[in-house]
Amino acid sequence: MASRAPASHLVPLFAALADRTRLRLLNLIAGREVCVCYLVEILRQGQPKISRHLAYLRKAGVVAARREGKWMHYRIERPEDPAAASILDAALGSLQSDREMQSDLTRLNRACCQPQRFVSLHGAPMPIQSESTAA
Amino acid sequence: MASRAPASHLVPLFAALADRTRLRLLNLIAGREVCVCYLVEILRQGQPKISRHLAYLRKAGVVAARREGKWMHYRIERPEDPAAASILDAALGSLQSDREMQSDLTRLNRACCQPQRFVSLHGAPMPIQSESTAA
DNA sequence: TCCTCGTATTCGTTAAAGCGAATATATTCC
DNA sequence: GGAATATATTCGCTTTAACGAATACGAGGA
Repeated sequence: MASRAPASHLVPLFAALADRTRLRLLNLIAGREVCVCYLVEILRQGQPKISRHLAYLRKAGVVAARREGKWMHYRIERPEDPAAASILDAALGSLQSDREMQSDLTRLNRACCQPQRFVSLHGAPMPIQSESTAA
Repeated sequence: MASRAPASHLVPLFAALADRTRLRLLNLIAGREVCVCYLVEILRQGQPKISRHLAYLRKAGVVAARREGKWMHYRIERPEDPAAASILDAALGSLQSDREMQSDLTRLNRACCQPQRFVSLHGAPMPIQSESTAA
């Protein structure tokens, strides 16, 4: 019955989710740690745009980044606040019924199997499945 | 495994939730059908502002309105899309841990008991509890 | 019919988001 | 150290959201 978390925190979270590109990014890195170069390749959008949206998600506290040499890997970061975490879970779950999200994942898996087919992915580190292996 | 709902629908939903005033409105009408005049009174904000945000929520498909004479009553409308519905549920549930949301509900209950104390509420119809009576 | 009251919408302004292009930063390789 | 690569940030612009003030609409009462 207590009252801790100001739902002010929820507004930036919802704002972070209120963009199709960001939802596609979250969908791609859900259950996986993915290099930025893959995200640029799969979404077929400009690199600065992808990078800006990733920074937005990072500031909103829903993704975390890890550097590996020249490459940056992004992964989902569950907020400590259980309210925010439940909303993020509901959001990620809802993406699975979307056609474009599904095809994004298909293209990601295909790119992982044959990265040599993508000029921009030569030598790029492959995505790494997280503990919960989402399809 | 099929793919129906375009998550494009989710973007307007998240946008609708990405505003503190709208979250406060949703919190007040969750489990209740509330007259606009109460919402203006509780939130202590300008009436056009409240009305605009209610219209925003209506277009996003999360609230519905009912006219009763001069008064308009708003209530939560669960989206048909189960993905959207689950997100809305998570959002509404998350509001309960917020201090201001709690005090808004307290003020609403107080106003319901003694509407004559509020000049702007003379003769206004009282909120009506929905089937699921939230505290 | 006119007046009042509750609510919705429009108008003009201001703040913020999203974008591509250009540039900066960080790391590796030579 | 200098070139090359992966990513991040800045800049200028366009679009969109939010707001208060004013106005329009719709229903009820005189």
